[in-house]
Amino acid sequence: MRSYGQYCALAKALDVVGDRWTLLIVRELLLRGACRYTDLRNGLPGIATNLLADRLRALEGAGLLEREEAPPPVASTLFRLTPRGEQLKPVLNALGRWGIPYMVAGPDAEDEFRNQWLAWPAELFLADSEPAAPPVAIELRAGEGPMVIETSHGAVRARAGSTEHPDAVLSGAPQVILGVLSGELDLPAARDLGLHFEGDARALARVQPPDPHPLLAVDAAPAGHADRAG
Amino acid sequence: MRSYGQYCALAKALDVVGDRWTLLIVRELLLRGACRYTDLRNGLPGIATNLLADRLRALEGAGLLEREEAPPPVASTLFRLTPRGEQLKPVLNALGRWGIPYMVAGPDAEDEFRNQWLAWPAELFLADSEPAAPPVAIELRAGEGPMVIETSHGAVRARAGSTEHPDAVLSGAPQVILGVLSGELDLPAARDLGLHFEGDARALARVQPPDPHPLLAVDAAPAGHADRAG
DNA sequence: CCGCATCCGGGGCGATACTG
DNA sequence: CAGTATCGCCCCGGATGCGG
Repeated sequence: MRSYGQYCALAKALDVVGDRWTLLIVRELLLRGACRYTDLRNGLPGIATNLLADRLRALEGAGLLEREEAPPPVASTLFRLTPRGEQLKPVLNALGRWGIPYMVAGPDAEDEFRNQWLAWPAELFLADSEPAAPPVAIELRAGEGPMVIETSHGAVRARAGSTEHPDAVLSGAPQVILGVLSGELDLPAARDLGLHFEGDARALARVQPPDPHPLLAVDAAPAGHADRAG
Repeated sequence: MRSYGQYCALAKALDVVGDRWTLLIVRELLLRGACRYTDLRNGLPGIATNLLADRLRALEGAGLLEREEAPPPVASTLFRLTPRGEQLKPVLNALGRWGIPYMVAGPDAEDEFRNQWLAWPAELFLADSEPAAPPVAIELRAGEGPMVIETSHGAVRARAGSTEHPDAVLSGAPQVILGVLSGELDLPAARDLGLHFEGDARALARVQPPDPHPLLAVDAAPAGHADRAG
């Protein structure tokens, strides 16, 4: 991208990752780890293939990404973030958290969805209320592939993928699952909205916030004024 | 900007603030508070005036910015961030912190500089080692207008502007001041690089980091694993 | 001066087609 | 599977004009 020409940390950062699609590529690589070109395309619906190739080259040139030729069983090129690229995680966390209010109204008519994109809401809203108890795993099925929420030492982690024996499984529309994760919907209400729930409700209750999260309204003022947006 | 069309918190955030120049406008408003159109132009060297007007409209439409007609003594339009806009501060902090390594090499030949842009390095590197002692103020003069670093209750704050009786004043090239703030340069070494220092050296030593900050190299690999979200 | 609007050239972007 | 190639369009950048 064209440089801003400013000797400023923020401007220099945007010189590197300010291009369209760039941070979303980093998102995919952070959420899913090393990816093939096709995996990236699938996780980035709407991107033009030449742009993806351009961005990957640029990210590689900036030292945020490495290309790795996988051995014969895979026989494919893998793209993986370098440590410098992984250092963008706090940036994406901050931006993702800031963007959560825009998800409350639900997806636009033509919005695409991938399950792993629930990672930020999950890690933001959830907390392990019983850190000493055995860890639990909850599987989410809102899009195509599954996502897993796991407790570990009191923290709650979200990752793309599946797990062997989940303590609970939630299936349904993304915004309904979002409502459950944020605590705005209890299980019966979510069932009325089409949620399918299997497993141990206590596993879910263990990680759910005790009160609805206050960040969910776009016009929420920090002074504590919390009204619903839709 | 054109929407990414993805039901994802990060993508939704970038739909709002992903446009070129947008986050830099937010930067200026965060660093300097309410600004006139001309102040913004001056703090955003390189922006085309029509783009600034476009972005201000978009930010206003998105509820991140408000227009305020100042009474006759000023008789001008002031642009001010709304609370929602101010909530972007953690995002800019994360991005600015990530971008600091790119400043180590010094400005490119054609880079513009404004003093207030040192705010992120200052707040990142500095800490008050004597929180109980009376507060100190250090003035930086690297660009056009001055900037002040102040201790308050153990925290270190940076803001654009001046102060009545600074405990110390640093004047010099931006990257030299950056070296002093990060602890990589001591005063004699900085003087050799053109730094002009007046006042109490203990005031500076009080806020300087004891050791050079480890984040200053672009290729710095984190020793263990990525750091936690901020 | 301040806060834009208009015009215009160039390039980044988006969509599709094609290839080793 | 991992990209090129191509083409239109619209965003961006730079200059200028203009009403309050």
